[in-house]
Amino acid sequence: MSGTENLSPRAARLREAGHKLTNARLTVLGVLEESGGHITSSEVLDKVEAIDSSIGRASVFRTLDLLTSLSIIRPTYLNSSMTPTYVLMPDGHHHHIVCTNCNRIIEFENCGLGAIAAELEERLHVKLTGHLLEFYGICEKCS
Amino acid sequence: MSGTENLSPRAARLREAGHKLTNARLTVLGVLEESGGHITSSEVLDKVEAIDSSIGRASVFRTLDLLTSLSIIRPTYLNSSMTPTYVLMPDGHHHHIVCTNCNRIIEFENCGLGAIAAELEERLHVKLTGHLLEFYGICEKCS
DNA sequence: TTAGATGCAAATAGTTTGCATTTGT
DNA sequence: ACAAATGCAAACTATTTGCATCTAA
Repeated sequence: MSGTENLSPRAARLREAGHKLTNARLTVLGVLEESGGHITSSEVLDKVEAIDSSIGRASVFRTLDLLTSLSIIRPTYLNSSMTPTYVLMPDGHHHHIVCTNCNRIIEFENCGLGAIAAELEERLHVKLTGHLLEFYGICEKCS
Repeated sequence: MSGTENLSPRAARLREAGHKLTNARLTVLGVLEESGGHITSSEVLDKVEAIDSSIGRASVFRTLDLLTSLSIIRPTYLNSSMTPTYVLMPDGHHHHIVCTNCNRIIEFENCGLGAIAAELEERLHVKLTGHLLEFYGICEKCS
């Protein structure tokens, strides 16, 4: 391979942070990006296996950890339990509503948290890179 | 035991939701309440074991699931990985900042999400019972 | 009294490790 | 060239299950 061409923005971030763009990493990233924003670790494992069965489980987990440390994805508990669901953080943030009865996820845009983030950065001397906002409640069908 | 006296508000919610107030449940609840708001499942397991070793692991997990379904607590990924950290949702909500470098947690009050919640309830026909807001970034010491 | 909850111990599932080998840059 | 990353398979850890027994209401 030659240069810097054709990199997805997330792949570019990986490289900029000093990590190699390996086949395992790019495959995991591709699976995440095609997921629509919510995918469990075992779904990632299955899809990666289907695409290239030579990629080992350990590398998938290592990649998920790496992407998490870069705030490209974030693990959260959405289904029953045990396995994390990874959420893509497209512009550094993600929001949804979880029905605590049927586990349905309702996405929404626009959380209006920019002002709060700015205030926290100044008051607490932190540099914020993203956020995840989850509301819990009962969806229309369950009420 | 006789009646309805001396129940913590959370225990009362359990009973109101139609669940029995058993020794295992009250012990787990006590451990959570003494935790200061953040505690991993294995810490809960250890503390419950120390208080009453006759309580089985399975009941601890069953209680954590039950409390989660009632939005009394919420599992989230805060440390390295694998084990969830349960967060108490005192007034139905909880907020913090996670340093993505050192994993330090910085708590803050006041998220100003009441208005957003009300708007979502009306627009999406849901009944919201709580929320969790996590910011990710770099803390003062790590920058 | 009795549906609901428990404790046990075994089974399952999910994740991590160590290390020799391979690969991006 | 060489530090970084990989794949493997075994080890580990965390959680769940089935069921006979117990208990809160």
